[in-house]
Amino acid sequence: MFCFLFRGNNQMKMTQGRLFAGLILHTKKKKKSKTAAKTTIPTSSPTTKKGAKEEPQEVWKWWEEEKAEGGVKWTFLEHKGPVFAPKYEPLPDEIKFYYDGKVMRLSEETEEVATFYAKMLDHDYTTKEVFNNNFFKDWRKVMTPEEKKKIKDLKKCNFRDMCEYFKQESEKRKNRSKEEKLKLKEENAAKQEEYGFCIMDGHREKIGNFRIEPPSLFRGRGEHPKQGMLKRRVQPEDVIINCSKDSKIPEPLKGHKWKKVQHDNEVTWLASWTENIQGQIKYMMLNPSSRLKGEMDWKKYETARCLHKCVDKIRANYQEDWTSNEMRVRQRAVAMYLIDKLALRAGNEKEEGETADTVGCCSLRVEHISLHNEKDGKSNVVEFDFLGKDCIRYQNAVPVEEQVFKNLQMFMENKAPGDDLFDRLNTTILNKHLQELMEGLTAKVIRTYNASRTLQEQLDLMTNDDDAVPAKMLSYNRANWAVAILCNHQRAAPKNFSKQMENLMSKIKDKRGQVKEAKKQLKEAKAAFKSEKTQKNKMVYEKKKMAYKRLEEQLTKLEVQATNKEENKEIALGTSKLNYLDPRISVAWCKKWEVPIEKVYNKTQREKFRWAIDMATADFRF
DNA sequence: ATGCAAACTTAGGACCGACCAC
DNA sequence: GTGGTCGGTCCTAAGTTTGCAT
Repeated sequence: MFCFLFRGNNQMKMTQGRLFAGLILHTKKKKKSKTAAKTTIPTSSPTTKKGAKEEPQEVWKWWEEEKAEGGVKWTFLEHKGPVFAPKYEPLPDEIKFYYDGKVMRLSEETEEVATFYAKMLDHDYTTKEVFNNNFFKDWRKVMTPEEKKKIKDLKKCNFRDMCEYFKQESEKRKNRSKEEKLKLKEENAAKQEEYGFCIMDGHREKIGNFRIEPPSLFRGRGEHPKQGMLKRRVQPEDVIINCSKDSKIPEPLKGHKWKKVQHDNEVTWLASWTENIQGQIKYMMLNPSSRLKGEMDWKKYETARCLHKCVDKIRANYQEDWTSNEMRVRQRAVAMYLIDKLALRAGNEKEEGETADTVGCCSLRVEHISLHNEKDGKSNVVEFDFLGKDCIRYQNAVPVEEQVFKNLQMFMENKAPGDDLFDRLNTTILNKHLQELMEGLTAKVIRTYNASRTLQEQLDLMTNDDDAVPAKMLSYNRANWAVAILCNHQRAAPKNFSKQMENLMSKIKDKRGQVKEAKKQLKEAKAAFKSEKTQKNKMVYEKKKMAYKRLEEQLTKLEVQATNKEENKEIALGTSKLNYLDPRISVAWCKKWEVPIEKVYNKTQREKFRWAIDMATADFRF
């Protein structure tokens, strides 16, 4: 039996009506009705300064209702369809394109595609040969025969004028008057209001992406063989609409038709179209704050929690398989170990030449690891160096159990660097096996499980009762950091990082000086008060004490900031926070240690994790 | 098994506007 | 006001998983 039960968890049932630092839940009554469990949560908080009062909203507590059966995702769905990219506006006449040094007037379509390139002129992409070749090839496809005849060499094309024009335009946009900005903002809000929401099962829910991707040049990551290709404009004729039969069907643009209108309530998407670069389907779906997404997120973490109950058995199981007579079983067992220990992704096969060359566990090649009997005083060290998702480099040297080491040696025997390490394994085989060990178990669940476990363990380990909130937050961020390291969530170091760091350090130096001075003054005031116990001396002493304390707090804050900054230079904490860490762990931590939830989650994150914020008590354990 | 389509999650970078120091 | 920084949002690419056809 699948161990996940939406209604069966005590931890979750005991939650309502509790007070929580910074967030008061005005729950009327425990309601378990199938209809509406609504309540008002004033989301304003002591930390929201500048009087940015947030409107108290009606909150639908979908997590207190019964979940629909089977594959049915909704019973009623109405929306207005996607918003299409605005149509192309030709450049003003004075903005010229030059070919081979001479002005050349381009047809509208040719000009449009040229502007895509011009807009990227200062980007690294346009220095890449693959990008340029792909662009030029696709650009020529939209040219008129005459243009095609003339424009034969990208190097002879001069887009500078166009590029400068766009820079000017963006500058203009920035310098618009207050009124203009406000007007634009309102127009945007109106569009969001009209197209950005749908009605699903009686509730107005926010859509995640209601705008269709505009035409552009494809920006693949890393050495993508298709970078620079033209991503064509999507028309209503490309779009499938998914909604209720009995809903008001969205209107296509005037003079256009939808590709199809369907009413499939076993999927979550509202509209879809096929993109022309990779032939993949793109979807318009709901925002993470929606019931549909929230329910699935909740379920994801419940599956991961299920794993905790059988993880020991599973680990013992794969360790035993390290010595199996069957090669495929050994490979499977070693792969499971790597996924478990290093939180590697499953690693599907990819079609060569269609995408960048990246790998995950099952698709590792011999060239991606090297074995060291001895390294840095440790034995049986495996050194990994490969490009993972989004071409993020994974570099790690880890000591492993001797049997794993021996197995890896064996898997590499008589193989070329470009050969698969696990030649008898793929993600389908692996996931099939995992499914047999626990219902709902896949490689991804193991990553989620270890990420969330790590957060909980690190929080247990690092949080000090007597710390003030900022120090507690440092502990939290470090726990979060440990997860980001585990999952290899990297980011490009912010530009000017070293300069910013220097500035911060000099600020700290100044502050240290101030603290020292304040301490000296405090000492003097104390001595003065001791020798002469006048009211005035007492006042001065108290004042100095306060000043000293304040400065010291400021110094600590700066130092914490510096530590955080340095540690997070190339580490992204957001990805794990949003996708891997059971929010109830964080909520429970906040409640237990009286840290306002706003310190951990910003407004958007609080909307996404509303279910967890409402549900988890201080004693929640993952 | 193997290939492929579909649907959904996960991911980093671009972009934008609020805020801050000068 | 100006210019820089920062956090948040937007954007869409790139993964995983499952189910179906061959």
